[in-house]
Parts: sequence; C-alpha cells; structure tokens
Amino acid sequence: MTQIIKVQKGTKDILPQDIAVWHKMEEAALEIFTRAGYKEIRTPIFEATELFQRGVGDTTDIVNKEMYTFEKSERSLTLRPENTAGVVRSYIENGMHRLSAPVKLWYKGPMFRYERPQAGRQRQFHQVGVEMFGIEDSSADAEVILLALNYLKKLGLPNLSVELNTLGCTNCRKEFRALLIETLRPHYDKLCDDCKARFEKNPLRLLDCKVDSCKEIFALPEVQRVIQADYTCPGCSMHFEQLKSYLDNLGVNYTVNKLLVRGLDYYNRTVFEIKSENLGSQNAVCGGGRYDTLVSKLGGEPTPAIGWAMGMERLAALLPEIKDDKLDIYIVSGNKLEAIKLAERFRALNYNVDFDMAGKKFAKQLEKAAKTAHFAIILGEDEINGEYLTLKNLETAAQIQFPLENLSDFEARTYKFISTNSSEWLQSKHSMLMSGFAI
RNA sequence: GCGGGAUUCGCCAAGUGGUUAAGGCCCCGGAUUGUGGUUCCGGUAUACAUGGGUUCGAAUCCCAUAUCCCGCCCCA
Repeated sequence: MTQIIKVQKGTKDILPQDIAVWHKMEEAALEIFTRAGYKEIRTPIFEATELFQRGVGDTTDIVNKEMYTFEKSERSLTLRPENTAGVVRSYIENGMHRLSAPVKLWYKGPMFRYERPQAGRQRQFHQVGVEMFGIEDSSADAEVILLALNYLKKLGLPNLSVELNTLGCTNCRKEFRALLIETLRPHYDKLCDDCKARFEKNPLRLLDCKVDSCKEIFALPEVQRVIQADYTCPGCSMHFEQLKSYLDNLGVNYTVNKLLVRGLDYYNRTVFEIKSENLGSQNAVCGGGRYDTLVSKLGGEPTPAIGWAMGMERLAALLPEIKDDKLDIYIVSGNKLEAIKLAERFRALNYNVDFDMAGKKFAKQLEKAAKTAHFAIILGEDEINGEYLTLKNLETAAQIQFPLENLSDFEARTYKFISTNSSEWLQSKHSMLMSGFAI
C-alpha cells in the first residue's frame, strides 16, 4: 500500500468539528475591532527576509533560529513569523502616513516559527492582532490595552491578568546600555555564546538569559547596582505614569512587572502581556507594546505606533467547545431531482438544508435526518403527486403538510409548529387547523 | 537545541513472554422495501508508530528513529 503523507510536525488540521470556535473568534474580532474604528488589513504570508531582519531584529531568537526562509529567483523570502513588520511595510508602502492619524488596523492569520512544538506552541499558528499608528500619547496605549480586554471579554474570558512595564526609549537607554556594557566587559569571556553575540548589539537582552554561569555574573553586586537603577528619562517616566493613570481611571486591573522584557527588538516604552493560569507554561495569551522607531527604521516617516497580538490556538484552548449546529431541514426523498429542487427553494429562503445523495432507504434517510437536523421534510411519491410536502418536527415527531407551489409564507405559516415543543403541540395543532392545513 | 512521559482499528480502551489481539463508540446493513433517535442481529477495517535485536515464541523485554504530550529556552 502506498505510504500515506502525514501532517507536518508542529502543524494541525482544524477539522470541521472544531471550526465553530474559530468562527467565533473571527466574528468577535471583526465586531469588536470594527466598533473601535479599526479596519482589517491582509498582508502576504511571505515577505522579503530582510524585512524581518530589520524589523523584528537580527539579535532575536525569532530571526536567528526560527524563521522559515527559502530562496526563489535569487530572492531570500521568509514565511512571516509575526505580522507587525508586514503591516508596517504595507503602511509605509501605501503611504498611510498621509491619512489622518491615528491609523488603526487589525489582522488575523497564520504565522510560522521553527520551534520545538509543545502545549500552546506550534510551528504554524494563528494570531489576531491590532496596530495603531500616529499617536505618541499614552491614551493610545490605554485604548489598545482596553481593546484587547474588550475582545477577551466578548469571548467570555474576562478574568485574565495584565502585566505592564516600560522599557524606556533609545535616548534614556543609551546611558544605561553603555554602563551595562562597561560593567560586564570584564566578565565577557565567561558569558554564554548567545550573550556574547548580543553583547554589543542588544545588551539588555542579556538580563533574562537563563544560563547558570551568566546568572551568576548578573548576580554580582556591582552588576546588580546597575540593573536595579531606574534609568528611564523624565519623558518616558511621564509617559508610563500617564498610562497607569489612564488605566486606573478606566478601571483596568494590572500589575507592573519590572522583569517583563519582550523578545522582539522593536519595542520601546510600554510593553504588556495578558496571561492565563490555565495554559501551562505558555501562559501568555496576548503580548504587545509600543514601537515608535520601527516605521522609520523600515524607511517610513518617523511615526509612533503601538500594537499587540494574540495566539488564537491559545485562545481556543481557553474557550469551551462549541457543538456543531444542526441543519434546519433534511429532505427525505427517493427522488433526487425533486429533492435538489426543493432544497434550492428552501436554501433561497435562508434555511440550512441537506438531503440524501447516497440512495439510502426511507428509514435510513429519516435516521440521518434525526441525527443531523431539527426538521425533516418528507417528499415521497405521495407528496410529489399531491403537490405538497410533509414537515416533521424531529423532536416531537409531529407532522404537518404544506402545499409545494408557493413557499414564500412558509415560515410565517409554520411558525407555531416550528417553534413549538411537545407540550405546546396541541395548541399549535389547533392553530394549524384554523389556518386550513391537514394534520 | 536539552530533559521526562507516551504511542494497540476513525475515537476510547483491555491485554505486562505462550493457540485466530477483548470490548465500547462511530460508520454500514438487516429485523421494519413511506416514519427516526430505543432494542436485537450482522458487517467493515493489512490496529499493536517505524526499523532492528533478544527469545523456541514478542503488543509485552532491549536499542535506535519518528510523532505527540509535559517541561527548559523563547514566544502568541
């Protein structure tokens, strides 16, 4: 037998029985973001490799070891590992800086990172996210965080914790950076390879290195003194204080986590995460922050910006399973042509309708109807000859007949029957008799 | 990249060295050729992850590989 081809490591099929929760997340995104003035943008799944090297940062794990990169016609292309860089590219390329600020965009779609899969982490996963361009004031930070919480609330996940920190700006970090490099330089030889590589380019990232020998160095008193010092400049401190004030006044609960340093190079000032206790070790459901220098770094006009992304698989893991919706109507008939014609007529009236194509016997068709639909329409020889249909309520087993010629008032005239349950059946039967139908 | 656990039909699952590898669900059919969801009967499927090894004999013991799960790292 021919070898079957399996789904690739770290990727998953989203099967029909699981799709409802995805529709829910997507519909909630469209509704909540649209209501807040955000427009959806869809950018390509692959971009120039250089976009991510310059955008996400070439000292990050994402760029260094997690990208799916390939060559085509002497171009280096990469499957997007995240979508902020792509959205910023599109913002610049399409001259969106000329639109009146703020420009508010949202997106959803698959992302790709070559990592070891585990709970809450796949190689192809999905993110939904927002980006806001053009506002430096911390009201933008507050609105964006509030938007994330509103989205989670819409999904029925209101009890998640918000963690907040500020990274300062390039100016106020300059001094700290220089000081840190000088303090660590005597210990350079003892650092791990990752830290050595980041030493000049991005020394701040050394601080959350988990290698024991590095941690020992960072624990030295002279190093700790530098780390613990508050280095944020007055402008950045003010920005952070204002954000906290906005959040306090908006009734948003949060905790400040000084150790929250995100692994993407483009962040400055505000960074935040939203976490759940129910996700195991990959507990961040949402991560984001401000990236005021990214637009200019990618060749655009200097434009302040802020955004976040949520992992949709992680969201889905927190949401209850949703049962498949049943069909409205399953047509039971031995005559496929008449069944198709009738299905088409009911579909045009916005009913979800299916019928048997497998040529099953009457009893088997009805069995299938009972499993998959709320109502059966029986369209056998008697009905076709008599030009009527038999509508059967599959919960109550009650049946009525209805003329085939004109379905336009079907819903109005069968409303009582359709909405009834068995205890109301007598009443509905009475009203059916009054409106002239045979029972 | 580094640790730990797991893998028996589409799904769940018994079996821990000895004839043809239980059972349940799902699916299909019959009893009942125009009235279902209950019941009874029957059917389908190269199911012991893959490749080696030990043994008279392996789903069962050993080794390797793959995949999944749980951590580390990192991130959503």
